[in-house]
Amino acid sequence: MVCSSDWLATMTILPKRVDDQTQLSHESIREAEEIFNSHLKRVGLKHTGQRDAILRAFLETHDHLSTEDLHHLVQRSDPSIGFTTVYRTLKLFSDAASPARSPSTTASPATSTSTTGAAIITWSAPNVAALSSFFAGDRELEKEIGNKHHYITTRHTFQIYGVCGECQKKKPARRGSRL
Amino acid sequence: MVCSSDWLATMTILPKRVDDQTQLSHESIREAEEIFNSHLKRVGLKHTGQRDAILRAFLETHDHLSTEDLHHLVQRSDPSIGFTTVYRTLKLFSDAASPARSPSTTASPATSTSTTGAAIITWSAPNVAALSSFFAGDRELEKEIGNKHHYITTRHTFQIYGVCGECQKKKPARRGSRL
DNA sequence: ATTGCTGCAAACGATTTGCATGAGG
DNA sequence: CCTCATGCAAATCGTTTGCAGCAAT
Repeated sequence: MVCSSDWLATMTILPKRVDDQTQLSHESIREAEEIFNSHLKRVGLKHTGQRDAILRAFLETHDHLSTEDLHHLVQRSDPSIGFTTVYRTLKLFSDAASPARSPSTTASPATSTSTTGAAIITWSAPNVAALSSFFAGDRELEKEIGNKHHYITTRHTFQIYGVCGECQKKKPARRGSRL
Repeated sequence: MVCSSDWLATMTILPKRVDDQTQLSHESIREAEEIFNSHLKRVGLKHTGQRDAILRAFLETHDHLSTEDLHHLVQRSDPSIGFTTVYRTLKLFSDAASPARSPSTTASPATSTSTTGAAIITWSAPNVAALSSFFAGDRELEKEIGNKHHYITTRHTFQIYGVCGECQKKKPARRGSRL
């Protein structure tokens, strides 16, 4: 089983909304690839076929999936890709994800919470009111809790609030910033 | 590191509010012990000194703690208690936890969300508007994400919503129930 | 060419299980 | 007494790391 933290980190890379019922559009996927690739360039890493394949596979399902699932998925397009590479690439995704990359969504935490079917990380940044990012919560976890209590879980939310580096240098506990 | 799911499940056993700054009252602890013990009886398990000790230790901190931390804590009252027992007992806790056990809190999910410093599981039950239960989120997770982005994380929330067995037999997607 | 990437296998940490002994009902 | 609980050590799971060869810049 995959501990949430991996996915939390991973999913923040790009506007993958797990609660969207539809597949990501081609533009979205292209956009995501660009984000990732430019990140690679920025930090002097290489753009390889495997990384492409893994990113694609990752984007092309809106399902919550485990690392193992992703590995299976990836192997459909390239059976030679190993487990290790999937792990390493996922880590890269999470590196590529950064609060700096702020989508248009500037919803307040409160607003974000109201989306259905998925968990959301909301970051409070100095300029960007809220980076609403995207998290494929742990299906396992949800099911596990649900089954134990004979509940059908309908959705869950996960939010982490924090103060960014910039803000930390300023006054502690600013009243304005909605933390 | 402890995967969230363990704690999630575990913490639901009784009204342990991680966001409360104060210790649990003696009555609360007694209440919790009763819940646990009667669960043990119900399923034909035994009430042992170790289980008592672990439950106490578990209740007496409102800190988020790892299994390892709990083990240390437990060993203060009985150094002979082993790691394995802690693990097994935690699992028992989560078995004992059930939506049926509904505390007086009938806050709506929305209300629950506004508490500070902790994550909360909110269950929607047929009669009981919301079983607000209690989750010691993963400190590790929070820090991990925070560090990665040079954020100081201030708090996080985790909520799972679900439909209980009773409700499932009724109309699907009831408008009234605040899911 | 140089540097980083890959896959494999071995290492690792957290959790679980098998088993013989010990304690609770 | 009989059953379950315990502690230990060994097994297992998911993930990470070291390394030799391969691929991208």
